[in-house]
Amino acid sequence: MAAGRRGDVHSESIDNYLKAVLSLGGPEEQRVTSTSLAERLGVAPASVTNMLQKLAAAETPLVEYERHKGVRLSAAGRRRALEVVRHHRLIETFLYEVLDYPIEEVHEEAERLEHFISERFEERIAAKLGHPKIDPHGHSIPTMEGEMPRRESIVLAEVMGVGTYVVESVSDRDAERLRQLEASGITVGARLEVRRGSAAEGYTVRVGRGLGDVEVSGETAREIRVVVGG
Amino acid sequence: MAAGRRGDVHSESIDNYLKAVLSLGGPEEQRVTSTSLAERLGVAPASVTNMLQKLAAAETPLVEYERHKGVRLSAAGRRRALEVVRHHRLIETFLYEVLDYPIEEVHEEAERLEHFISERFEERIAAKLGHPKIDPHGHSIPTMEGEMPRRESIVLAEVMGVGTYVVESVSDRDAERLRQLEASGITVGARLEVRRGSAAEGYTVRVGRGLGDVEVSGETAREIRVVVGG
DNA sequence: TACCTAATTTAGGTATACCTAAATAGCAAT
DNA sequence: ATTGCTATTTAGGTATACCTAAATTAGGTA
Repeated sequence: MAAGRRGDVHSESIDNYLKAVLSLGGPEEQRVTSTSLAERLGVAPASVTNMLQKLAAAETPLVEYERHKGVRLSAAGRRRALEVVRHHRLIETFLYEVLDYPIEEVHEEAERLEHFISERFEERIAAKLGHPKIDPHGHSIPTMEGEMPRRESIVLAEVMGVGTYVVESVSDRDAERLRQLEASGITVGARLEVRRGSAAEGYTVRVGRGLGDVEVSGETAREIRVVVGG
Repeated sequence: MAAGRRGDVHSESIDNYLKAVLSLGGPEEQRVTSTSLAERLGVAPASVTNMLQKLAAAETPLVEYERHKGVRLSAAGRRRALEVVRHHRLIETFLYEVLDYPIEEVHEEAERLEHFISERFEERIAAKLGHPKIDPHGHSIPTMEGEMPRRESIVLAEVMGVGTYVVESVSDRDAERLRQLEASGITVGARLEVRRGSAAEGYTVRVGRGLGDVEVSGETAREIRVVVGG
């Protein structure tokens, strides 16, 4: 046994399911399918079904589940998911600011530690960092009360014409991609002049005040959020 | 599945078995019985037997096990155990020095995190702390190479007559005890004047330059190491 | 030496979180 | 309304790490 008595469910694995539901549900918290969860989590769809049923049947259900209709988070599930995301982003910020990690390494370490730090640890690093609102990748850090401030920005892949944008955030999921973006100057706060492109063909952008043009694939463009202007 | 393929064994649980064997074996690395391990780890003796057999049968055995004769660490087992102890003590030092934890809280947090930090994390906090040799409880921190510097000191419970001693280390296992010792001034580096006592009856000591006498139970005296003089 | 007791091990079970393969349900197009 | 495909679920298994209860073994004592 490891998770405690029924209803008091908590484990690394469960945390990851909740985070995945949160993230795949998007800002409108739409229902999320087993298949997309399976893909995101790297497990078989059958495993997802099983886990969802358990999460829904817990004394304090963490998800609302209906056969064949996907899931969404319950209030308790959302609370936990946001807590874990807060942990993750605070840890990333801490590793970057205090321990001088290279930016592309913070995600992996945070991904492991986020499940195991105490309230006290969370509170202490937050204090040490001056209660930051944004992590090193430009993502907002949920508050202690479990609110995640929304920010209006668009995915670069949705940009249609030419124009100037400022990078709001860059996904941390792929370290290699991060390293390349870093190398071409596409980092949080950078100014991007989109020269031409589309989601299908990729983009040509000029970064800052021009070290030449940079090619951004459509796939990569989906991992970058920008705000208009600059 | 969680531990990886046979021989590549690693888990929180295994770490704890190895640490327990290291600590119960003492500096001479004597064989350790299943019963004492069971007691230390808070599991049934049968569970210990099972785990020891697995650890001994792994592709890279972590313990040397002989039925009915207890176990000792193999070279690989000792390496891992010392790595975890190094993690533990570096984390404690870090929490105390950098995150201003109260001393009696560092152990619990370190006990959880020690299993999950990366080489990089270990290296970064060590650097931040100036490669400390001693943790906040006075225990030596194993080196990166897996050496644990021995220090000559005796357990307070072995002190026979009166005399003056300096506190070398205090066990961190029991937070409540630590708090009490802290309160009566029995902390690392403190001077103890032993007035009378024995392991059986407990000790009466004067701390620093006398805020009155303090009673130390025999049990507590087993958790304090001292060096002669002062 | 035969016995006894305590320590240890074996045997058989539980829960978690995963898997594969087989069944079923939803839904769109004929 | 039937077909057919895909998504999803059910059924049955694996490994880990624990448990209890029932052997067994070691080692001292009569």
